Amino acid sequence: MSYGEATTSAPQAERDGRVSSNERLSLGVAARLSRYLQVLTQAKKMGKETISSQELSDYTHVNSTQIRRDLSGFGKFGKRGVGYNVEALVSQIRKILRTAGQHNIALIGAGHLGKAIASSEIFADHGFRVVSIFDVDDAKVGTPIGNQVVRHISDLRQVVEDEDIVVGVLAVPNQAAQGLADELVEAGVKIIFNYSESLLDVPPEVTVHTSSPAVDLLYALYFYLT
Amino acid sequence: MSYGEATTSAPQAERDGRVSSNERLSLGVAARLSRYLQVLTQAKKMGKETISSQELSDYTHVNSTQIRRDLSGFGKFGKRGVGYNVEALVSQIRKILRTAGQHNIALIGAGHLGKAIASSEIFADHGFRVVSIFDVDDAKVGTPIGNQVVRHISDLRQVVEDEDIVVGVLAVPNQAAQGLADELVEAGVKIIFNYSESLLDVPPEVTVHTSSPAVDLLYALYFYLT
DNA sequence: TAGATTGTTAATCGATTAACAATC
DNA sequence: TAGATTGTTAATCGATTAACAATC
Repeated sequence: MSYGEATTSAPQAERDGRVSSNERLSLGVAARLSRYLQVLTQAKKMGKETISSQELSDYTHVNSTQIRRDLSGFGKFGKRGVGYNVEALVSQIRKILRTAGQHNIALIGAGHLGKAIASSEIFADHGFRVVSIFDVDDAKVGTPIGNQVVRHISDLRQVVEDEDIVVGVLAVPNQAAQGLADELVEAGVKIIFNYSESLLDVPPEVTVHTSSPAVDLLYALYFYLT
Repeated sequence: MSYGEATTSAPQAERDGRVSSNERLSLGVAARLSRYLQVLTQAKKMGKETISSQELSDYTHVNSTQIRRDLSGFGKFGKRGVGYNVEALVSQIRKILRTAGQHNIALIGAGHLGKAIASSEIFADHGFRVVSIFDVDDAKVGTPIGNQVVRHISDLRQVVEDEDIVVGVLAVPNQAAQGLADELVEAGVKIIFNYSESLLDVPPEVTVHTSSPAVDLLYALYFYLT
């Protein structure tokens, strides 16, 4: 069989650059599926049973054709004239993203932001469980936040190991961020979500995502002003 | 002159789909420039004088060729063998995004999250000034946060008008979000930054940006797991 | 049936990347 | 000079969009 024939007989999804079930998603597809999931999770909470690609588009700012295209690469999840079943689509996307399970995260920082994060459902709704909150301030250690008790940062390494933690969330002041990022890295965390503005230097095997509300605003403002 | 000639003689930037100084940026370019600006602002704070496209790439996860391409569409800002002057590039990008000025924002919610936002420099660093903090809780009204005093939500409309506020930041619980979004819309705000998880319904002339740390994590986790 | 919305095609546009001459 | 990094080209890949038949 020639390579030409092999290419021609590949499924449409693959010829288009989309993935088969055992291939890695492209960056763009994975990012968009995650956003659909967020909206769907919230829609489910609000008791919505079905949702159309147009509604998903309104909430995610992703073109509705693009949404249908993204989803149809993995199966025919929708019903013509009706839309997508919210609950079914949530579990389909969770499967595709292979994040159907529960993931443990460590939260660093027991200040206002740390408290806000620990008591919100932002992470819990997506299967992320804050298993422990850490701070360097001895005065805060031992105080309760949500259903946790603040622990000293020196316990970090042990907890990361015991609880199989891959994700660390940094909710600390700028000056403390790099030092605590270093501790997270040493403890074995692979993904850091950075709520500070500091530019964090980490080894290549660790990924940093920085929260940047101001970036979104700058960008929104540009389109408002022009 | 034929249309063909007109097209051929257009500057490279325009033929490529990039903009001339009086045209609107594409969505992608505006979003990326905003991210460069965030990193540059922080780099400037850290006393960095020059930065290479590779360094910018490391922090933004945008390909370095793409960064050079984005910037060269507006001028020759870099110095070969050296990189870009941080301070000069900041002001260039601010000019391009037309957000060189100061913008007033209203913050809704004086809970943990509201306090965290008001006392951080996340917004201030990018020219956004929190001119007023609002809450519905009479017990919180009058208490100081940062250099502000919490006001009752009933003052919102007046403040938005007086201070020429275009952006509202919602730092409130899910259940309260839609109601307060309605108040922001009625008061005349055009851009809402939503820290709650609620799906907000707003008129078409208003833009909602929802904070979604969990989306970023889901996405990062996918690439870690595969 | 009539209306709505999916799934899919095809065409176009923008993003990505490697490569490298120019030049600091 | 030697090394580094920009600015730019050209080729490829993925995203976007309009359009519409299929079908619920």
